[in-house]
Amino acid sequence: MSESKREILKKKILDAAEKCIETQGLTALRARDVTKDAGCALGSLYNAFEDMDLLILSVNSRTLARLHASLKDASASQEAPKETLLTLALAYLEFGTENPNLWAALFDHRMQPGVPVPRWHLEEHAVLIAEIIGPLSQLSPNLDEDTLASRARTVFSAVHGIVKLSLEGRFVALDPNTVRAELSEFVSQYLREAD
Amino acid sequence: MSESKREILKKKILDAAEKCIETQGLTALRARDVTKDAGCALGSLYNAFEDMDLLILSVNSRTLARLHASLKDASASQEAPKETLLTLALAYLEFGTENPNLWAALFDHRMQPGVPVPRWHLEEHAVLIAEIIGPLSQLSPNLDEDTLASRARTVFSAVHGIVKLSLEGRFVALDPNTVRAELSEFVSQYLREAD
DNA sequence: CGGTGATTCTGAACGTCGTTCAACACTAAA
DNA sequence: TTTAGTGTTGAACGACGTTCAGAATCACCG
Repeated sequence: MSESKREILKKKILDAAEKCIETQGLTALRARDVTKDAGCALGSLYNAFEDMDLLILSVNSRTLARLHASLKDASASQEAPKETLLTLALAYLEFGTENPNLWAALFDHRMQPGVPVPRWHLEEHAVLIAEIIGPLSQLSPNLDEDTLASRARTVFSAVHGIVKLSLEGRFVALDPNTVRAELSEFVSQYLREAD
Repeated sequence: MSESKREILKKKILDAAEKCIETQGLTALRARDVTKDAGCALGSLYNAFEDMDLLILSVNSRTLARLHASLKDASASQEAPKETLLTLALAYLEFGTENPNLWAALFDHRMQPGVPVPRWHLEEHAVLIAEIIGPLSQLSPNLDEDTLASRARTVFSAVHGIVKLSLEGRFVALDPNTVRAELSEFVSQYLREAD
C-alpha cells in the first residue's frame, strides 16, 4: 500500500483546509467545517495534526512549494541578473494576485503566543530569499556573504511590501495593471545603472 | 463639565485597550480584561464602542496620530527632498521599533468578514502616504497627480515591507543596526542620481 | 476462525471568547 | 416623591479550539 489510511485521512483534512483558505480566507477556517468537509469526526483532526496551527503551517508549506516553483520557472528563462530580479518580482506579484488567500495566509498567520514557528517551516520561507541571492551576487560580486543575505532580505521585503499592501487594498482598491507597472518601475529604478 | 461620565468611561476603556495591545499585542486583547482594567462591567464596553473592532480602530487612530506627528517632526528638519524621504523612512522604522505592538496592530487587524473599514479610518492611514507626496513631487515635478499618488503608495509600501518583515523577525531575528543600515542603503540606492 | 491487546475514531463536553439583553440603578425634571 | 429616561450590570448564549472516555476497528497469534 502506497498510503496508509492514516495518511489518506491526513491528506483529506489538508485538502479541505486548503480549499477553505483558498476560497474564504484564513480567518474563515474552522475545525468543524474542515472535518465535515473531510468526512471525519471533529476529534480526528487532532490525530492527524497537533493542532490548527500545524494544519495551517502544512497548508502554507504546500503554498510555499508552489510559489517557489513559480519563481524558479520565471527566473529560469532569464540570463542577465537585472532581468532575473525584475522577472522574479513580477512572478511574485502574479502568484499573489492569482492566489490571494493562500498567499496572504503565508504572512497573516500567527502561532499561539509563546509557540515558535518550527525551524523546518522557517527554512521553507528562506528559500524565497535564497532565490534572489544568485542574481544579486552577480550584481554586487564584492559583497560578503552576510551582507548579501541582508541585502536579499531587504530587496525581498520591499517587493513583498508593495505586493502585500496593494493586494490588501488597504488604502484603496488598485488596478492590477497599475500595480504591475508600479512594481516594474520601482524595481527598475532601484536597479538602474548609475553610469 | 468638560467631559461627561460617558466620555470619561469611554476614555478609560480606550486607555486599557491601548495598554493591553502595547504590552501584550493585539491578539491578547480580551473584552473581559479591558473592562476589568477600566473598572466597569463587561457590557459597558458595548455602550462605549459598537464592538471590539471599533475599539481597536480607536486605538489605531491614536497610534496613527502619534506616528503622523513623528513623521512630520522628522521631515520638518530637512530641506532637500531626498534627505526628507530618507529621514521619513528612518523615522518610520524608529516608530515601529519603539512601538512594536501598537504599530503592528495598525496592519494586522482585520474587520469581521463583510464589514468594511470606515472611511474616516482609511483617511487616517492615507495621511502617512500624503506625507511623502511632497518631497516626491519635488523630485519628479513632471508626474501627474494620479501617477504621483501611485508612486507614493509604492515607495511607502516598499519601506513598510522592509520595516514589517524585519520587526516580525519572520526569517531570522535581525540586529536593529543592520536593519537601519539596510533601510538607509536601500532608500539611497533607490533615490541615487543617475547622472 | 475466535480471542485479545493495541490503535484509531468518535462526538459530547469543557473552557474561553465576543456579544446580547432583561433587570436594575441612577438622574433630573415635574 | 413620583416618574420617565438613560446608563450600567453580569448572567446567559452561541461559536470556537481542544480534550478524552468510550466505541469501533485493526493486527497478530493460538
